[in-house]
Amino acid sequence: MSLPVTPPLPPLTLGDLEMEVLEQLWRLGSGDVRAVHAAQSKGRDNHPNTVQSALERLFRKGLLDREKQSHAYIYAPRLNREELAARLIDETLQRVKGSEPLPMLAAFVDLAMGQDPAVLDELEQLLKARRAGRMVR
Amino acid sequence: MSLPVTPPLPPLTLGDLEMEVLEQLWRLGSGDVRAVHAAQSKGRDNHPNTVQSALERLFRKGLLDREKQSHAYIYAPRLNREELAARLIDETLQRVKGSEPLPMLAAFVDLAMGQDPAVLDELEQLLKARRAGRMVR
DNA sequence: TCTTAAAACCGACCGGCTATCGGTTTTGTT
DNA sequence: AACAAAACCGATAGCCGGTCGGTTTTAAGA
Repeated sequence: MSLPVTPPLPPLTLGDLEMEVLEQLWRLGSGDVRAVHAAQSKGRDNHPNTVQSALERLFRKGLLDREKQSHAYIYAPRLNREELAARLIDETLQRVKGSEPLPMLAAFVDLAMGQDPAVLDELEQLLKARRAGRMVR
Repeated sequence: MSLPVTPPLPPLTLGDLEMEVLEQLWRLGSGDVRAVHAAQSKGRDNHPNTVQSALERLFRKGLLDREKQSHAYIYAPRLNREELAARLIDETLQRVKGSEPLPMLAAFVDLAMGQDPAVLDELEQLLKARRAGRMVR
């Protein structure tokens, strides 16, 4: 039998501008080129077409929806921050496949802890919740 | 007071060959160009110099140690699989900054760890150890 | 309906990065 | 000193993101 394997999508990579644009759309909820361009022109003085390109790329990458409203396309994110992060992480794990979960978590906790020791507490909370969830379930 | 922030390193990206080479080094423990080239030439028939370039790049990226043994450099990974995975994920999260760590970790525990309840216990052990470490230090 | 202005669309260029090798120089060993 | 192995030095090809200028489409108003 053949397993219904997800066809290996090209790994999702995002440039700096693309990330900024996404950021704006998360903030705005949705918007056309003008809106996004206006929103992010602080510190970055791009040509509107540059923003357009980024939006177009993000759309082709499946990260944005768009719908034409008279003249202009209105773009909106298909994923929120956490969903995007999750997907990127998943792809990373695919690439470094074979890593054992626990040691990986250990290493990650060490890294994260270096930046913010409070992570330990959060993790502990999380564990509690998961345990409780298991009970209920 | 100013926190000792790690200077924003260029984001660590790895090409396919670099990944394969790393894979081989994880398998071998260490090796020179010949060894790595020999090890991975199944399905890939690269010029040894190509492998050399990849090793060189990985070295410059800080992912490999090397030490000259008479003629040749002997390369060895500085990070194991899990540590690399953790670092890549950490960088991903940096990039999608603003995403709350907690939901991310939750996704980890749920998805990456899968359904093995024992992992929760192990994770708890891990947390204890880390906390203790912080105490001592 | 004809005009006009806005927006999409097309195509070009640049810089950076990986993958790939050929050729030259260095260097350890015999 | 001679030789062979390995490092080192470019050079090239592709791909991708960022950046725009120029052309075409299109919606709306005179």
